[in-house]
Amino acid sequence: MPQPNTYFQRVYSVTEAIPLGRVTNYGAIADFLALGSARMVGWALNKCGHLSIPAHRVVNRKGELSGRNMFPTPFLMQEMLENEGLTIINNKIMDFEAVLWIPVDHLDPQDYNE
DNA sequence: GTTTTGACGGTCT
DNA sequence: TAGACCGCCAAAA
Repeated sequence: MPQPNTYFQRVYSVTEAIPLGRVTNYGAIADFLALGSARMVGWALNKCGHLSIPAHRVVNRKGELSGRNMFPTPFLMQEMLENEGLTIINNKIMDFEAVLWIPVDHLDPQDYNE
């Protein structure tokens, strides 16, 4: 696992580390990378929209698909999550707490922090 | 070089 | 309990 220097590279690494069928929120990633603000995570993912990282597994703290509007088609994000076994109703993840995956609780911050 | 906005979160009122 | 405000850092206009 390489050690990305830029903050968005760190966000990409953590996002790629999200297990299939699990989701995380911006605050968790921000706290994990000590970025200080969840907006940085969202902004970084916005820029990564053209990459192949599972950005659809990152949602806001409410479990809502905030970034669905950013995808080519708003339904694509929901389709992808549903395809992973998640239940999405009204753009919200059902049992969000059950599928919530916090990087700090599974990964070591120092591994992603230089 | 300054201002506004952005896939958010936490705290205050 | 719900709504509003502020903070965080970076990029684009």
